[in-house]
Amino acid sequence: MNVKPQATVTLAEVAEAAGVGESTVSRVLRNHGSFSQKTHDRVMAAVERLGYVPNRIAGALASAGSRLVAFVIPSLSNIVFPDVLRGAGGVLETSHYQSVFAVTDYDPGREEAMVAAMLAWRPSAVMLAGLEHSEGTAKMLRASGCRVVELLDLDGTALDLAVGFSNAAAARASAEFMLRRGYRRIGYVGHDLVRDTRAGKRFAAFCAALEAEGKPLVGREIHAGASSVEAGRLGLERLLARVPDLDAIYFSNDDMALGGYFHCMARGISIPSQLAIFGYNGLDMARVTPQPLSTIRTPRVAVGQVAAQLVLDDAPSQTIDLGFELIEGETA
Amino acid sequence: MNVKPQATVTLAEVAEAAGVGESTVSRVLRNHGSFSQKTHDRVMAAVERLGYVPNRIAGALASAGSRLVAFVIPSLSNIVFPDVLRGAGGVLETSHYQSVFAVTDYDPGREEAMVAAMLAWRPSAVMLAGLEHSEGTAKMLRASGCRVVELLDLDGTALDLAVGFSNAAAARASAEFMLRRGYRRIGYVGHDLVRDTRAGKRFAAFCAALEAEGKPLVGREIHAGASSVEAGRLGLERLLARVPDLDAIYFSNDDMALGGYFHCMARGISIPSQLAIFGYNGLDMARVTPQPLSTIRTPRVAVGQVAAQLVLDDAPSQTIDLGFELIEGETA
DNA sequence: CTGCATTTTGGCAGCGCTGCCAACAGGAAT
DNA sequence: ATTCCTGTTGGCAGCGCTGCCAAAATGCAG
Repeated sequence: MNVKPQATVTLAEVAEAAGVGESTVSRVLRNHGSFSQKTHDRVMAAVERLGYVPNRIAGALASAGSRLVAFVIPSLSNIVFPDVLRGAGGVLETSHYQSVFAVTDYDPGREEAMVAAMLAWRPSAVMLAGLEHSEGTAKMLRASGCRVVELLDLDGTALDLAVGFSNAAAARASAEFMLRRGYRRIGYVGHDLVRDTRAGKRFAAFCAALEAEGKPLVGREIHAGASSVEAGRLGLERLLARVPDLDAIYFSNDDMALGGYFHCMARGISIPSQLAIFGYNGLDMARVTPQPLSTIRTPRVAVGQVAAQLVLDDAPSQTIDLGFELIEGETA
Repeated sequence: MNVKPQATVTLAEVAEAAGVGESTVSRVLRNHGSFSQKTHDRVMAAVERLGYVPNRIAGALASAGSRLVAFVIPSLSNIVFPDVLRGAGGVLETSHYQSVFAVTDYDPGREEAMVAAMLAWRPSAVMLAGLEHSEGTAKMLRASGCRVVELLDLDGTALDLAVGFSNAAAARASAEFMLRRGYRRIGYVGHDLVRDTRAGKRFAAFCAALEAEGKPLVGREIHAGASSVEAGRLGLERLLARVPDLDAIYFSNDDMALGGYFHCMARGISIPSQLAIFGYNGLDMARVTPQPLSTIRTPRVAVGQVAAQLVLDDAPSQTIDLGFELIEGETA
């Protein structure tokens, strides 16, 4: 009942209140080592009575293990990353790991700064999006000795662990699907693909696959900023103004594709007979539109889960391909 | 060039390498206190050469200031919370604060556990969603001595700082708008409003406002789980099956409303002449649908920004109302 | 009871950094 | 030259906890 007014309670105070040694309190609280039931009860009673909250900062310093996992992600607006965080968070939580994050806005320079800042917390692992990082980032990461997990991309070389799928393969599958459906005048509407390297890889692989079949991309419209539904809508409008006779559009992701879908609805362009639409990501929302979107479903939550589990298991360096699924939908 | 192979570099090693005292290195690195330019250069050179990364765990312990801000949020699937994180993260970053987060799934018991876990890191502030917390959560928070910011709800009593808007007022504004537009047989499609207390408050205030005008709610359909586009679509379908002659629907949020919107499109129900739709949140996407959604725009990113700024400024306890904006849209 | 194997327990030295304080080094003023 | 003052610098005691080790308590067979 009588909680100390201000001063933060320390383990030493709990020990004194319980009439035992500090290390005994520590053992009981971490349920590590051996102690009698009687001691356990006395300690817990004191903890309860004083309202003791362990100081993990001190604990981490003493044991050189922070149980912190750092996420350095490009964005929180793109649902992909919250999904990954969600998957990983669920797994980490059960082992009493905490998640720290920082957002890079797709900027390698900022990524480097954020990684440095995170490393200062001596995390158990750092999770990053993609395989492309600055020289400095890679160097710091290697020197840090902590686990590194690169997510959502397998088209390249990983530093340590990598969990994801091949963006290039997904794009090729999309291209083959669209050609198989008979589309011949295919356009692309995308967003900044220099900064979003995964979108860039998809675009490159998609174009290559079309060319391999002798049906090169007919037109493209690239929005300078981040992907969004609005950018997709505007992008399609602009592209159609320039190149009206397209029969299908490959979008850089589902957000963009939804924008295109809405544009067609607003303009009375019938899908897919007049214009087919194909996306990427497999957002939940895109399954519920009047016509389900044709797209690639990526296992984003699973990527987070598997990544977290690998870290918990202290697995050896490896690359895990979680694949993707082509959703035929009704828009292409 | 020659980075030590494994062992983590400490400040003491940097001090020795630079030929200065430890406290001097500390002062230079934190740019705090005075030192000569020459010393500064020598220290920075040593830092560079050894690849030193400060250990903030040790720093936090020694200075009793973690510069960590803890977010305990209900969900990452609902874009509302990533938006808040984004706003706060942007502001915190400039002051070298780090964000830690945990997800409660709208469960007060889990919230309590997560708050306890976060408090163990001695954060500078804890940010929570809403004003409803368990007895234990409130007690811990008060005893912790750290700043507490309750977000996105002002209808109740705050523990310390509160930043948001009144959900009740937003719901009343929605009701009045719908009545003014002439809708008379209004239904509600929502999600779990016991766990999502803010949605619950909106629902209650909305019903009260309708009743005050003698036009009580005609029907309701409540999905047991979290909000989603799919739940909105199914909810509307079910509600219309039971109560076909509605002329407008108030949805618990924009995700649900989009689901309803898609249902109408799929069934050829014309909006708003046959059925009007009104949402809540003002998602970007909802502005780009063929008809922009009628809804309430909430300043989610600003909530995060202001909350973070208050913490940085060590502002006195207060409540800040950031208001909301009614978007007339074309669906109601 | 004794001796020995276990189980419990407490003491204490750090973990790497910061805060405080005393100690200096140069000038400028006297 | 002496005194002061301002600007720099190093030493060292913790911050609160964990890991290690030795000491104490307990159990049990002989």
